[in-house]
Amino acid sequence: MRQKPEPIERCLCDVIHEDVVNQVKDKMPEEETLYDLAELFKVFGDSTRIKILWALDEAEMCVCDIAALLNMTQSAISHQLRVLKQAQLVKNRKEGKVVYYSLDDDHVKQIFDQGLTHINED
Amino acid sequence: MRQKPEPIERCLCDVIHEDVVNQVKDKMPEEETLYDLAELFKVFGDSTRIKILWALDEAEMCVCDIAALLNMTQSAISHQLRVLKQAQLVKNRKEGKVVYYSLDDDHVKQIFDQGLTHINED
DNA sequence: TGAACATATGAATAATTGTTCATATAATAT
DNA sequence: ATATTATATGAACAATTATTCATATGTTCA
Repeated sequence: MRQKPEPIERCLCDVIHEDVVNQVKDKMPEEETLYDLAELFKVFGDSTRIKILWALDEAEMCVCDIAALLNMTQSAISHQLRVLKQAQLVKNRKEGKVVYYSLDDDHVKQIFDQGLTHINED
Repeated sequence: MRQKPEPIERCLCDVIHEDVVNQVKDKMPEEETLYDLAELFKVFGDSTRIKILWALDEAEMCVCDIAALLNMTQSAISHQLRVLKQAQLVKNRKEGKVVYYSLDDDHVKQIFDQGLTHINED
């Protein structure tokens, strides 16, 4: 998070396990792919956004509806909808003054379900 | 994130859409469930941890192996492994001085895949 | 045109968080 | 015992972020 890759300490394991480490290194996806993946999950990593997504999976709603539902300010919701939009998880349509938001991704529910499966384990 | 639920502004939509909002409200899962879900995704929302999980999905590795693989300090990795352990995503076994970490969850790869599917869209 | 309403947005702030540094703990070998 | 190695951990710091507040934008209606 802080800064870019840095000098490094070595230990004996690195020699002993060199083969395994190199094999894994070869199999690792692109740095950028993993970064994007983390960025996506970061969007899911906030309970306000989770609630918004969950709500929008039930029904299309306008900004102030969501604010009322979650008992939060319009501004806070609007800021979060912006984040969700940038992540292409929600889309919107304008009807007069009112902007209706809905899910823009079929996998949202599936990602939730995988998460819930983990939580509900043991 | 900051503090607890707060007073709220109302708008006309709340009256017009009252039924929809109430229906959604009834269907929403427990507050705690959604919070836990967000906490779980928060763990996935860091590229260092994503890399660690990805690596461990390929092979069991010790702390300094992971540090070497990712070109990061042992301390940074150790801190992150702690987070992953608390989320019950990894487990470890001790062999002398060396601590080997491995995945403790079958769904990690599936959660990754759902995320990747989203990223690779459009 | 002006008032009212719905939404968006920029700046400020408080809280959270990832990494570093120093050091502690634990195991092994000499 | 002592030195060495592998890992864990607490404090500190910098960076990020969610919400609030004030205000701007855009739409409708009188």
